[in-house]
Amino acid sequence: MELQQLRYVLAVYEHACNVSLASRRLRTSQPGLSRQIRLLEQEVGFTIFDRSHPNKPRPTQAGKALLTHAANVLREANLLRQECDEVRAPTAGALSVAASDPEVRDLLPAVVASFTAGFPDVSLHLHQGTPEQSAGLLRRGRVALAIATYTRVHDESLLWLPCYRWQHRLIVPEGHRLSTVERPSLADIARYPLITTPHGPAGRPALEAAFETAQLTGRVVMTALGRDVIETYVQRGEGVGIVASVDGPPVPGLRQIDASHLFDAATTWAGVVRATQLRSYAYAFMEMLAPHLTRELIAECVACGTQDEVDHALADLYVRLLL
Amino acid sequence: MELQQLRYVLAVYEHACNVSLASRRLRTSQPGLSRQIRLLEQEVGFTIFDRSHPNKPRPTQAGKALLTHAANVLREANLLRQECDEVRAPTAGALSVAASDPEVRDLLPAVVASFTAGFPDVSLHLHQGTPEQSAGLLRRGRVALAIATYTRVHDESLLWLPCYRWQHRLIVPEGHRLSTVERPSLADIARYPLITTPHGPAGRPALEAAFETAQLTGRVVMTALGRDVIETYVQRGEGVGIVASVDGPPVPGLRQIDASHLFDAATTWAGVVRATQLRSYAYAFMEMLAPHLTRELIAECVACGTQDEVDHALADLYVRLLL
DNA sequence: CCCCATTACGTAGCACGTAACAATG
DNA sequence: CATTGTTACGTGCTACGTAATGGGG
Repeated sequence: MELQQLRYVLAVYEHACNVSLASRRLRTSQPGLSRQIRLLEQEVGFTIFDRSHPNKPRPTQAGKALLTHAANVLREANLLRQECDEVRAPTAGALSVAASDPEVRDLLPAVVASFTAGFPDVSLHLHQGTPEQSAGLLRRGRVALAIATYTRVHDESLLWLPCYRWQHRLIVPEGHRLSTVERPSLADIARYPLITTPHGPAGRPALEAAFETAQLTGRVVMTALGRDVIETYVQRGEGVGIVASVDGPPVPGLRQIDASHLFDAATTWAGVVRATQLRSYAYAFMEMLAPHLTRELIAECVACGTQDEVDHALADLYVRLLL
Repeated sequence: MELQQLRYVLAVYEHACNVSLASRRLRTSQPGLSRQIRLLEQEVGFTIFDRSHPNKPRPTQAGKALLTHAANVLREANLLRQECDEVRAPTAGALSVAASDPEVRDLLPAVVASFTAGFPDVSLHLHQGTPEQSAGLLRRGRVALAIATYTRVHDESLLWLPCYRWQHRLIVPEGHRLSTVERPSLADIARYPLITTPHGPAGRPALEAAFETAQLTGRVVMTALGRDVIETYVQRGEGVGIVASVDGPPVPGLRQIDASHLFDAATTWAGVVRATQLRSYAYAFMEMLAPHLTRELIAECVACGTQDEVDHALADLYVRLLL
């Protein structure tokens, strides 16, 4: 029984029990992979994958038990390897972070700057994607940390910690009628075409909830992932932009209007995998991201059984995070 | 990083960091073992064993961390292997039990008989030795279960569950003066040479405590591990025997006298290693040994942090076990 | 001088890749 | 016939054992 055999078996399982697919992902040959699995099956004395129905392969009942234990073995092996890296070179290594566009664009630059200054020997990898993609990367162990706003993918294996809460702002061209209104109402805004981001990060659900409550229909004429795209189209007079209140560089020709009275605040979350130990610089990164996310606090939250317990334990922290 | 390398490193550590000694135990060559350790050290990037002082080798600080994690990996790997055995053949395998002579002689025969009847495909191995040896075998994983009377080796990694409590009996030849005494006192007994077992299992500490409390001196003229030896010498008139109240076959020419009013009761314990899963037939064996030792109860006790907590949780059970 | 660890070297085994074959829809 | 899994076969690596070489107490 070798560690590689366990990795192989788990990889096959995680690729819908498709050996060919798994072999391509693992960058190895399909016969070799198949053979190792057969050897393992021979050693343990039972079949792991039911291949009697070639079109819909699935693990046997005994195979599921094996897969569970194999995952435990590999988890410990990864912890060992990480611990070795930690004691050999505590401030060197790699850190992968998943985030969506607004965070990468507005939130992370400052964090990355101080992190690379503090840990020059750590290579930082940013994976940009939707919150769902980020959660997938987390689960697969491809990133150590995910940053998601508004949309949390609830999963028993993941732990989400609040980083901060933020409000919405409107952006309009200089000279736009709204720029003279002191405290625009939803009705004021609803008269214009709206430009915002397509999903969670900029608080789309909060937007729609607000319009629905006011029994108004906001015409979202355009959605774009990048803040600069939105700004460009606003500048061209295509409509009113609704963006996060995260401080970005001031854009000439645009006017920013506070909209915190119109929409609910949104929360940005940092997600980690439960039951994994992070490298020490990963904890440092989280603390740079949000000073309250200390290693001790994370340990406490990991000790909580469910995400609900975590949210409850952090309730007082949560209300203090409003920017 | 291979599982064997981890096994090797742990084996060396468990043999006082002596590679030669470990290689003999592992039935492999010393250079091969040494080489694998060096390869692992090379891979993780730091030395595991400090060999600068050849006469007193010891693990480095980083090595200790590695050893801890390596033990975790191997523990999970062993669980996996065991689970595989379990699903392949739930009622086949091997069971090793450590016990001292009195248990092997008086207690286990009935248990073994019903066990082998119920699990004919399980090969049973009894290791006879002192409680200390039994505890060592437990810790090293050489036996799944240890049975010890009176003497428990306290160890964080071990869990001791009470099987039953028993009293002492005197054995005298037919026609001996004591056989006519209704309820002999310590003073009555102290007038005769005493024959008993050399250590814990028969409750030697309880004996000595009783004599000391009564400010008497019991002359133990002879100690023997085997009950039959004691019986033989008692029959020859060498003295009065003090043995456990465990029911043995009646011996012609000997008279048994209850001595529960003279000495404290002793407890027989079943010891298992914490944090290991036993084969299902091992749980069955324990239940045959003592019907109250169910799998659920053992799971509860494992969940307790310390032996003291276990004893406290089982306090009510403990008082009901008196034979 | 004895015990322990390292180095040198030969061998057996196995993991892996390429290629051909079988099976299933 | 396209995709997936198995069998056949050659190769290169490596784990292991034997033997010889340092190295302290």
